[in-house]
Amino acid sequence: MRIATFNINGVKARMETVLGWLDEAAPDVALLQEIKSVDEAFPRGPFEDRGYNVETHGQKGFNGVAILSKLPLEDVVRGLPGDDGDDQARWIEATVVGDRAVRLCCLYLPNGNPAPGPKYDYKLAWMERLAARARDLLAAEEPAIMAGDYNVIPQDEDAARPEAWKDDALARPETRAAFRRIVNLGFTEAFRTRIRGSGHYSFWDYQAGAWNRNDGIRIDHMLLTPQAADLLADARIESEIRGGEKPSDHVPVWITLDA
DNA sequence: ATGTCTATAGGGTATAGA
Repeated sequence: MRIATFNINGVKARMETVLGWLDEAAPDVALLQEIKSVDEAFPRGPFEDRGYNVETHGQKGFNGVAILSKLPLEDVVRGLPGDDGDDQARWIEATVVGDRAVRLCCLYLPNGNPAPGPKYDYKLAWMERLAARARDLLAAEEPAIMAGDYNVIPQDEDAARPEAWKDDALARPETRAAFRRIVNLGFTEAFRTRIRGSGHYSFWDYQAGAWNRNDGIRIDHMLLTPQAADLLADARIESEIRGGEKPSDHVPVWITLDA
């Protein structure tokens, strides 16, 4: 089973790019972030025409997540538990059953800038709620993945210019510590099981020719429970698409599971 | 060089968010 996570930066503005990508790369599952669409306006038809089941959790204007799957999606849950007052659409999860059942969690973690401030407080609080959901997933002792745009640069090696991000909400020590607390509960960060070292990014700003200068950061991640990590066959970043027509500022991150 | 892009409101061109 080949699973990709992809922050597409607006589904309606990105249809040609995303459909071309699906036709070429043909993931079994695509976890999408920043659909920037309410559920009723999500253009399901072209995805369904390509054989994908579609589950969305959107809101007006920004944020929004979706799961596309060639296999049926079961037990869909929308919203990260832990704060009934949080109306931002940043979490959707569902189970897909191939050779094995895999719980898929698609997340769009808050950016948190400017930091410090209320947006950063929201980011850290959201990460605490994520940790709680993560503990429950581990307790289930089943294959599960939490994948998406974490808006976290885990280490200096994950940025072309780490000094430029030192005080940013994506790289501050509190952010990195909160991310490590989740990973250290017992998750495997898929990409780093396959590729070590600097120079591997998943986001390049639209501004200042960041792509052409390879001035990127690695902020899109896939965290696997031990039972999912047992099934991990490959992990990679598909960076080439960033140089294509009308690209998102993020690129897809992939895993292959023996499931 | 804070240099770009998307969505919204509203009906031109501003603002927010990233």
